[in-house]
Amino acid sequence: MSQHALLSAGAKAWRSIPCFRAELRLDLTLGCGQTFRWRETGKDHWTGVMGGRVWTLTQTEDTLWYHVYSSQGGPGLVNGQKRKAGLGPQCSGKRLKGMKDVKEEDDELGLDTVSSVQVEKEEKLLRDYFQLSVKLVDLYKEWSSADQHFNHTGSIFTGVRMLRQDPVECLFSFICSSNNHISRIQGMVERLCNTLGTPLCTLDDTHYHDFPSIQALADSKVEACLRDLGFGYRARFLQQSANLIMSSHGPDWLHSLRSVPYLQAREALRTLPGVGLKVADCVSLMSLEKSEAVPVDTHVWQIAKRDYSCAAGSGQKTLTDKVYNEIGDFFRKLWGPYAGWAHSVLFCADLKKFQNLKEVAIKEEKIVEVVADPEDVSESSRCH
DNA sequence: TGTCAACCTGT
DNA sequence: CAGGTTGAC
Repeated sequence: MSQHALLSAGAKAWRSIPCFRAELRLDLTLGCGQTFRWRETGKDHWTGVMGGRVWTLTQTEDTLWYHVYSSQGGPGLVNGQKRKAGLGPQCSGKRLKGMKDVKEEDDELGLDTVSSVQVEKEEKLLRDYFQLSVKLVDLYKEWSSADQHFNHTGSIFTGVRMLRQDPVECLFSFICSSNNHISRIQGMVERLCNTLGTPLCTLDDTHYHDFPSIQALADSKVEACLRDLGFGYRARFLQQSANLIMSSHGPDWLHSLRSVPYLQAREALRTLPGVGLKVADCVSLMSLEKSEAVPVDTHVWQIAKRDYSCAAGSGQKTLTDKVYNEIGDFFRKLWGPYAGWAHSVLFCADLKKFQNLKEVAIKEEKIVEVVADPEDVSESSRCH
C-alpha cells in the first residue's frame, strides 16, 4: 500500500523550488476556501490533485518542496485521453468499486526515472498554479502603504496568494458554495470527484480522483445522482450549467474566457444557472486571471462596513447588485488592479479556523511591549 | 430598485 | 443560519 509522502521520512523523491514563506504560506493559501481539494496529510504537508496529478507539498523557510505521485496509467495518461468515469451503479451514493486493480507504485526508493523534460513540466505546472511570478511581498507593501488596516492584518497573515485554478473545477466547486460553508463544500467536492472523476491513485486508503469533465457533469442522470449525494438544489444547477456549456459553447469555452476582459467574462459566467455575481467573481478571480475581481459575500460586506466604514448599502438588508458593485469598486479604488488578491488576505484573516494566528500575534506584541519602551507600543506594533 | 421566500442539508 | 441564486412582487 502506497503512503502519503513525508519530507522527513526521506522515502520518496522530493523536488524543490526556491520560495520564501512570505511569498507563499501553504496553510493559509490552501485552507482559505479558494480551493476545496487539499488536505493536510501530515504536519504541514498538503496533498491534493492539480493538473491531473496527485501532489504532496510542504515548505521550509525558503523552499517549497513537492512530490508528484505516479498515476496508475503513468504520466502519459493525463489530460485528453482519460477513461470515462461511469455514471452507472456507483451513482447511488455508494463507494466507487472496481479499484482493486490499482497498481502499487514502486517509487518508494525513488526508482521511477523521470526525464528532465518531465521534471521541468511539473515544476512549471506548480509555478503556474501558485502564480509564483507575481511578487506577493511587493503587493503587500503597496496595499499596506495605501491602507492602514491592511498593513496591520497583512503583517500577520503573510503569504496568502491567489491560485490559478482550472476554470472547470473552480466553477463547479463554487456553484456548490451557495448558502453553504467551507467544510461541507469540501465534502461535496470530494464526493463529486470520487463519483464522477477519473481515478488517479490511492494513498493510505484514500482514493484520489481527477475533477470530473464538463461532459461527465452534463449527463442527464447527474442531477439525481448528486441529489443522492446530498447536494440539494445545487445538483440541478451543476448539471444544467454543464449542459448549457456543452450545448451552446463547447468544452473549451470556460478556458477561453481567460483572454476576455473582466466584466465581459463575469457577464458570460452569469448566464449559467446557479451563477450570480459572487460565484462569477470567484471564478473570474481564482481561475480566469482577473485579479481585480472582488467576490463580495456577507462576510466581506461586514468587513467593508466594520473595518472601512464603507457607506455602500449600510442601511440595507439585502446585498443588491448595485451595492455589490459599489463595494467591489470601493476596494478596487483602495487596492488597485490586484484588489481581489488583497481581499483574500482579509477574508482569510476573518476565518474562524485562523483566529489563533491573531492571538499569537497579540502575545508577541506584548513581549515587544515589555522588552521595548512601554510608551511606544502603538508605533512599534504598526511598523513591522 | 429593493425586499422576500424558497431552495437542500447538516450542525 | 451557513461565503448564494432565482423568481416574484
